[in-house]
Amino acid sequence: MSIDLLTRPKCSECPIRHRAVCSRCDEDELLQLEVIKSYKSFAAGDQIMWRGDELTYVASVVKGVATLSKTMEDGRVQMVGLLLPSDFIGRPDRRTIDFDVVAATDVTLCCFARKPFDKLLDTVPHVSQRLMEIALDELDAARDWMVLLGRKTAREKIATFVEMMVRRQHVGGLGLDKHPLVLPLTRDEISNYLGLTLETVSRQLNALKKEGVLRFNDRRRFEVIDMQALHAATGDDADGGVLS
Amino acid sequence: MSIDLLTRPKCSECPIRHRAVCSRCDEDELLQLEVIKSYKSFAAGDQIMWRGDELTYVASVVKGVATLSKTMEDGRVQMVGLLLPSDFIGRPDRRTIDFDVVAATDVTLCCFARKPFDKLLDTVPHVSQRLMEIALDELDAARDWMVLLGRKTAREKIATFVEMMVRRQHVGGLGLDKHPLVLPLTRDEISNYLGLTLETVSRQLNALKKEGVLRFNDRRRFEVIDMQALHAATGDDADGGVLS
DNA sequence: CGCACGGTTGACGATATTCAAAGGCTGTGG
DNA sequence: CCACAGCCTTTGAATATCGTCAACCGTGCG
Repeated sequence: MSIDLLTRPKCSECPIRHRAVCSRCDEDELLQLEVIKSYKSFAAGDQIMWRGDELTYVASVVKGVATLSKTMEDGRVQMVGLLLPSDFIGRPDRRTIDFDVVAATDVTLCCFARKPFDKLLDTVPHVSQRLMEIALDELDAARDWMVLLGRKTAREKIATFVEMMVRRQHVGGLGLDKHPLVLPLTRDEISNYLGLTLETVSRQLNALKKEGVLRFNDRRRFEVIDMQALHAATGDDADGGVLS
Repeated sequence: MSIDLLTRPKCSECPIRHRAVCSRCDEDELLQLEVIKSYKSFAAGDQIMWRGDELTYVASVVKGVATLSKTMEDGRVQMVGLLLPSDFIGRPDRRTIDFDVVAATDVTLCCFARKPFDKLLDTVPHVSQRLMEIALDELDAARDWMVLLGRKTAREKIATFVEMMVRRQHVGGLGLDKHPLVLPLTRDEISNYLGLTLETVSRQLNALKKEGVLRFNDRRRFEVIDMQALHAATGDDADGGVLS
């Protein structure tokens, strides 16, 4: 991990300005955030926070992909969140964190020291409102994921995951514009996200490839050839999925 | 559903006073809530809200048990939340609800009309703070449930569920003090909560019975004979589980 | 060049689902 | 009070999906 004291871009030029925890702030409020913010960078594979750690700062993901996961005593792992740019790490009012945060790719965080940030919540309603919104959105997402984990087949899980990658990368998530898209996770990490084994992930991805739904350049870069078929495989709704 | 305009108990005598969305309010603030609140009762089996419904009010569960669930196009169901007394239904700033809410037992709700409640959020920080806390707690719970759904075996799922029932009923949840405890859900509902089939739920419950971990009076009332063994079966941590 | 890591593929097996039938409560009506 | 209907639950047998184990491949890096 490296602290980038020098590279602290202006908030006004921030790529996640319109979606992150600061999205509702006016110029004045941004200045208050600017004072307590600092950038931190992590290389792919770095542990960002350990379960049980003192939570010294909260942060927004500026660039890259990070994972939240929980490990059972015997080593089974379940990923409980995937953080893409503009997503938020940490919760106010709680001193420790209850899962591991790991950089899946190279990651840049915009960090706020927790104590001043907590104080700021009381004085800047635009931040606390937005934070509430983010928390509730994450809760909705978690509940959708519960449906996937509890009820979907391996094939449906994979298709849902790929479709989600397409959607989030399109909407200005990563730096990449569209084709070719990228899987920011290894097969093993995907399996932990979907509640499968890495072998099953591999088999299902290759099945979609053989059926002509996906095309792979290398293991990580891919294109969707048949969006219709991909959506049909998610089990999400019977019709063509026109209503986004 | 029936609206109980007459039976509107004083907040100060409310059984969920110390844990619900109002728990941080002082006397003044309680009065503000009192004005916009009304009690509604539902019989077991009643639908409280339908997915997609206009969300005209938000509410706290005062008595009984309600379920949140999502249904896939082909009928598969996944429960995404179990609401016990003091739990909260609805979210501010969103007009519709994205899952079905059903009364599992007879239920009494303390309802707040959504619009005045939203306004109140801006003026009464003790409510919005508590609401944030509740949302974040639910997010934590949802993430724990993701581990259960994605990684636990049928046996572990059942044991975890039973242990959760014990814990929540002990802490003054339902009206019942301890033994005998009650399963507020049918086998079918439990299966939807745990991502299993009802047959598997039945088999696993009977397995725990045969092993002398649980004893059943009727289908719903039970006692835990061997708490240690129950916890060991959850897969949650290797040690005795002394640290709550 | 060769090692290491991630990924693929195959054979086999286990866990949970599916399908089917029968066994109890509970409540209602005769 | 008993009989019957309906629902929930139990139990069994067969099946399927996914996991496990193991070998192999390919790509990138030292």
